[in-house]
Amino acid sequence: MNIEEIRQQFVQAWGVLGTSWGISRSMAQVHALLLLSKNEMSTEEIMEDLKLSRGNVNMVLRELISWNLLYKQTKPGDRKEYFIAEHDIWQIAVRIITERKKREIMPARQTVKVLLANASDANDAEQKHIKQMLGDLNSFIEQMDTLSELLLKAEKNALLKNVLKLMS
Amino acid sequence: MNIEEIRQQFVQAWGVLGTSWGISRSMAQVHALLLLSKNEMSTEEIMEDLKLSRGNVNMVLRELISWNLLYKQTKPGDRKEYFIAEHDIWQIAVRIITERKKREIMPARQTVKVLLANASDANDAEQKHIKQMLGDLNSFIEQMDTLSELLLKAEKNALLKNVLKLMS
DNA sequence: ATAAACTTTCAAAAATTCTTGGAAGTTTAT
DNA sequence: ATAAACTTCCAAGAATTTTTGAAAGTTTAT
Repeated sequence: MNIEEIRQQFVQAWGVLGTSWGISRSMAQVHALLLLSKNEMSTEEIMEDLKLSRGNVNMVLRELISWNLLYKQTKPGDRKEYFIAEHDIWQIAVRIITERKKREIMPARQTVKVLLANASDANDAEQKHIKQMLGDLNSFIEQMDTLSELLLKAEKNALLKNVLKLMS
Repeated sequence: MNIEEIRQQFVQAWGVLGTSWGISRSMAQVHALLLLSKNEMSTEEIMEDLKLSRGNVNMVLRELISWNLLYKQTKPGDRKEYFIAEHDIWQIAVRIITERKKREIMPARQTVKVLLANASDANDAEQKHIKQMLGDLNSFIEQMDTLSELLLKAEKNALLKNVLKLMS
């Protein structure tokens, strides 16, 4: 395969995969396209390359920027906005994890915490079981939160090396 | 709040949260209901409690079983099937991670691996960049895979304690 | 062999999410 | 102040996913 075929297949495949990760096909495609592009691209170029509407591309670019996966750039004498991807894989991972934590973990954490705090005294086995499960869930979520904080602060290369050492 | 209110709120809230985790509202509700239930429940009881159709409950129970989050049980002199949840939070986490890895990570890993293997020699800067990104992505995915293998094999309580020690 | 009890299937309907494209809004140059 | 270049918004339409419910299938008891 030549490099252009590789590029197109990656972009298409990433789009398909995206839908099983809870992000839209076009968001995954736009991200893939910019990841593989060494240089910044304009909305026009992205629309053209992926055959997507202006509105869609605009929306998706803003969302990727809010995830810190993309940066805006301008060029002197050109009033268009250009977009360039964060290319450091470790940074990409950190930002995706941060975002998913914010959207997927924290609301669950909050829900469990509140319900646990409101659970009045209860005595029969079924009631004790419910309080037990909420308690277990709560401490599990808190542990995972602590863990994720630590991992996100870890140095790029230190993580795997250390864990390997630890567990081998 | 009394315990019944807690139970209902947890089940409803978990259903809502589920939709932001890529699982259907009813799957999350059924799982939440059985998590909080000390004892096994029949399809009928679940339908009744959650006001869901028989077909939906049946489908969702089978999927939860395929994730190893639920077990089937039978009772002597009763031909219905009953369902009981895995109640160990660590086990639940292990099984969800295993399933998501299978569905979300492995296909991406395969895609990148194949494209990287097929990338013919290329010389200009843009082409080199594409090969570099695919290579980076590939090694990152492999490292995360190694890491997840290790974590999934870790003992329930060893993990956090060790990581804390490591990083403090 | 039949009927009752229970489970599974699946096509259609409902709900949700994604995409489009035109209109409105903004900024910059003259 | 106006026009041109560009960005953002948003309501309608398209696509996808989820849910329903009735029919078909299976198992067990007699």
